[in-house]
Amino acid sequence: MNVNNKSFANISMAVIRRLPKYHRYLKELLDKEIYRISSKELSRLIGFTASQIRQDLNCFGGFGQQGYGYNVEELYNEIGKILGLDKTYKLIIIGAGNLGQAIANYTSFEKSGFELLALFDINPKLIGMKIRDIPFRDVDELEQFTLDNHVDIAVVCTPKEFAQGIVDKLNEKNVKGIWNFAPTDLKVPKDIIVENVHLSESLFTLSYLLNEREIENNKQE
Amino acid sequence: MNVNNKSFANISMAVIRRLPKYHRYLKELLDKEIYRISSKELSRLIGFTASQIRQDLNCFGGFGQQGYGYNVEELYNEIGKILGLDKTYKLIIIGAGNLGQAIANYTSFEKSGFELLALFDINPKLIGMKIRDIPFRDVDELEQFTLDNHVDIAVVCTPKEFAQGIVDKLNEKNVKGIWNFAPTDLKVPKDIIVENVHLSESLFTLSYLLNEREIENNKQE
DNA sequence: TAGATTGTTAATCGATTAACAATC
DNA sequence: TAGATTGTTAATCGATTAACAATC
Repeated sequence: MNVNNKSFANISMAVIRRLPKYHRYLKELLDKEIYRISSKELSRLIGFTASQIRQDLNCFGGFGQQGYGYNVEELYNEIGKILGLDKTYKLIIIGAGNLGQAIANYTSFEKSGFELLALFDINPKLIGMKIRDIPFRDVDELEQFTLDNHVDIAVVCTPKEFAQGIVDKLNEKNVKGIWNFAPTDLKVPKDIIVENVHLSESLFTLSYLLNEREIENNKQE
Repeated sequence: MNVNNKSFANISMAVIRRLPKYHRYLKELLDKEIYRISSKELSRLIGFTASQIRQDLNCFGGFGQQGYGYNVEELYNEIGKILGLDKTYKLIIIGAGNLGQAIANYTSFEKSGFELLALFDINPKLIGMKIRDIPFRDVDELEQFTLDNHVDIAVVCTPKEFAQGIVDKLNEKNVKGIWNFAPTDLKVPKDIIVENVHLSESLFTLSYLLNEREIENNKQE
């Protein structure tokens, strides 16, 4: 259930959020047919310090070999397992506007084991249509759907006004996680995990950084 | 150019990334016609400690008043200024698939001063069409466009294979920042600021957390 | 004035980096 | 074996929290 009998529970979020990046870079190495890498080389690629890379990986087990480095394929697979990408997940998308549809069209998620069951929307024009064989359903059916079906991840792409109301209708026992794109913080039962993608927070951060740079440039003049 | 003559340059990214969240919660308070708040009350709402809130805000100046708290409207406006939301920004979207179009349709960004000039795509079916009066243009025109026009933010929504090539064509002098949705790390001249939204990293983090919870639950059995 | 709450310094906590013995 | 590089401990750095004097 876990790697090398180590529990995952004490891993800090800082480490966890670096794992997908390791995974991505290791995939790129594999695609380039590079099968061996040292923490030092990986550091140069990915931008973390070699020390941090070794620390991070050692949270989950000793994947490397002294004097040699890491086997890229093995490390890629192990990190995949740590991320749970060896499992499959049932998804539903709630709010099938452009953003919901964009996510529905990402076949790369499907390749990683994220299987989309349905898209829910209030727009009657959409109901009955399909994206890649996945049906659009009426949001009125949502409550019953999560009573009848196990859903690992509900992807919330509704306007912020509706997000909380929608989430309250999800069956707590059948829905394990929420991937939230609505610009609001959702209140959920403690067993449901929420991962937020707050686009405006990202854009405003960029705006801040552009402004900070501006200030610096003006100083130098 | 900066608030209270303090430079912004030494503010940590941890603080910066919390600013948009303060901004959002203060807006909600204003909408509820709450005009005064203490760090303690704000802490209960937003989930940061009162101490952290006071520390964060003091990076930029003393916005509060002892014994009273903070004036919500004033604080909202000041944080808006700090984030650069009192300015306007010219945007272009590169890659006008579902995701690019989703962003183009977010009128809330426009309300915050982010003005979309054009969407660029390779799909000939799109070229010449419009979203909210904003034209789709051929990506072949991109290079010339950024030579002729000042662009504050280029939003990259292309598949990852094309992202770096596209970015290399942007005129360094006229493009200040990149909001990158392509699942890759872009190499850019040092004057250009990149803010990444890596959706798959977010989804994989959620996957990890679901899995971690699973492990914990199994232990307790 | 008395109570409340900030601004700010000091203490603590956690994350990152450095160093090096272990070992392939 | 000698060289390379990990795994891991210790040192450093930075961020968060606690505490409290200042003051509205």
